Amino acid sequence: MIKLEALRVFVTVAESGNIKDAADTVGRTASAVSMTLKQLEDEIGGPLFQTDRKNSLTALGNLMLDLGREQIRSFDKSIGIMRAFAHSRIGSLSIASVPSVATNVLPPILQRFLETRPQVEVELFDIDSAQVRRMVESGVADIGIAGESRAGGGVEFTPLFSDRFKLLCKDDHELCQLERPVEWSDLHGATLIRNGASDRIDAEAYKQLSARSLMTVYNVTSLVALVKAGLGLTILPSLTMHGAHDGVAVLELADAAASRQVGLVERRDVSPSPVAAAFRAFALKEIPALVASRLED
Amino acid sequence: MIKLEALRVFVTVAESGNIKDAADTVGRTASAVSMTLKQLEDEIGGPLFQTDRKNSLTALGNLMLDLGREQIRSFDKSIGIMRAFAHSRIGSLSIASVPSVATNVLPPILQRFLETRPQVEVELFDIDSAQVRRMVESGVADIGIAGESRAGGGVEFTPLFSDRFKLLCKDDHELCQLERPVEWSDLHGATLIRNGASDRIDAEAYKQLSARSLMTVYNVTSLVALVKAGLGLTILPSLTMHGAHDGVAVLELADAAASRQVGLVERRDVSPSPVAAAFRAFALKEIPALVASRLED
DNA sequence: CACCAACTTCAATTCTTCTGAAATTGATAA
DNA sequence: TTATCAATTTCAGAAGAATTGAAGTTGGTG
Repeated sequence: MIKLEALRVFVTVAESGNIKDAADTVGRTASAVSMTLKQLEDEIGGPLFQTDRKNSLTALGNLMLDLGREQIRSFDKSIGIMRAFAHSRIGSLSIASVPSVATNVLPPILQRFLETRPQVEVELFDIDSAQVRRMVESGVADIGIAGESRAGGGVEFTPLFSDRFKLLCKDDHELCQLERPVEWSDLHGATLIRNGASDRIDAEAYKQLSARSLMTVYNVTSLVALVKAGLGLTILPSLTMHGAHDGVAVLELADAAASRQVGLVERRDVSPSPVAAAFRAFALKEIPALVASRLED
Repeated sequence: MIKLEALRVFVTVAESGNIKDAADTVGRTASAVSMTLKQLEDEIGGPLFQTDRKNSLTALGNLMLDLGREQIRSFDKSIGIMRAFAHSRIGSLSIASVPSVATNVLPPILQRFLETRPQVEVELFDIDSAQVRRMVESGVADIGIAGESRAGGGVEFTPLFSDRFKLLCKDDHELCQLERPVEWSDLHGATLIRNGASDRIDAEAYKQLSARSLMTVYNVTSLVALVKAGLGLTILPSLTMHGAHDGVAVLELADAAASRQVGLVERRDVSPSPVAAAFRAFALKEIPALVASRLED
């Protein structure tokens, strides 16, 4: 059975024009090289060199030099591709994320992740939690970032960080006079504007407030505008409204349970590509740290 | 260093879906296959299968399966081409031959030579001895068949057969009455038609006859027509006029030295392609035998 | 929960390839 | 032509890699 290694030796000898130099190049003794050549000639069925001074090839030798070089080049390239892929230097990565994370967290994370991976292609979808789960489940996205979901389904949830809900109101609102975190009872009689995220709050007091609310707004920018215009107050995860807004105040909630768990959503039973696995590990390590520093401000 | 053999094992396992069957296929034990796979994963830098039941591949495994299959296919094909070439099953063969051999000898020889070599391409030039030598020397022809030449030059001559000169005359010529081989002296006063081949005869008596000749004809068909028309007689190698002609007689010459040596003409110091080498050996063995049987008739 | 089949691990063995010394070869110069 | 010298080949032993069979794990299934 002819081995690629034997072809490597042959090509080196053909290029050197003698066994001694070729032996040095491949790091073997001349006798080892000589024997390899002999075996190669036996197996291929004919002489490769014109004389035993290896400076001129037979027609068969020329053919083997051409074909051999091509095989070596192609083999090494394939191995290179496999290694690059294994080390997640190439490949594609499709991420589905809720908007708050996609906007406030992912940009610097992705930038650092891709710094050493010039050949990785990334797609980033910002959609709501339910859709994130659907995209991951269907395989359209390799990995998702969303709020925790109840039903298991085909996906698995790994927490990244928890994000407390805060109260958003006009800065001349009477609640701003309170020198302490806001209790649910403080909101008695207030006008609540519901939004997509706040439905996750389990507190009974909140549910009652919510039930009496007449308005639901999904777009954060519109929501802030409405609050600023004095139409009511709203409750949002702090990450969602990151960045100060003139004319509105952000107040702490006393209820520590009023928070959402944000985490990775992955398909169960399907092994991720090396890039996805690497991103998973990177995200798990870096996102909590980044969010912690962001929420300090 | 990753070996092609390891890729073969991997591809077999990926295709079998389990180690046991793959081990049977490649003729190894399951443990050998398992170790090869482990080594491959270490060297490539990632897992190839989702679990240790080898029935589903990781993304990396799929990549390796694709690239690996292609490498194996391509390598085996290259080796096949080299072997076919070495065994002269493919390649090209350019032969330059004097017309008598090209017409009377080469057709059946080539037919048999090519029977087991469907992919060999042959070119056959029929030209005179001097040109044969020139074509071989310049490398245009791989091998030549011609009469022996004096000067060595860049070519080498290997005898194949010797071809006696015979006398060709009208069948009612008075020489036909002789019950013995013709002596040079018998030709005293006869009209000789010279031809391209007969100049090779060294006998002094012939040279004198030749010097007095007024006509030289190179084309054998014309030559025979002239003899038949009674314009004179001529002397030709017997192979040249193989096949009977009505109205002309072929007479033996007493001078045993009146013969030409026909043989192979090859370039010195240049190794022949495998096809050429095979044809050389074949010709050396078959042509003398064929000619002997032809000249018996 | 126990069983079974598939897989992995380990140490011993076998097979391959390599090395270093000696012999051979072929070119070059005397 | 012969002497010389470096390259190559040959050979036997050494080193290294792959393989085996037995024992130990593991994961799925009834």
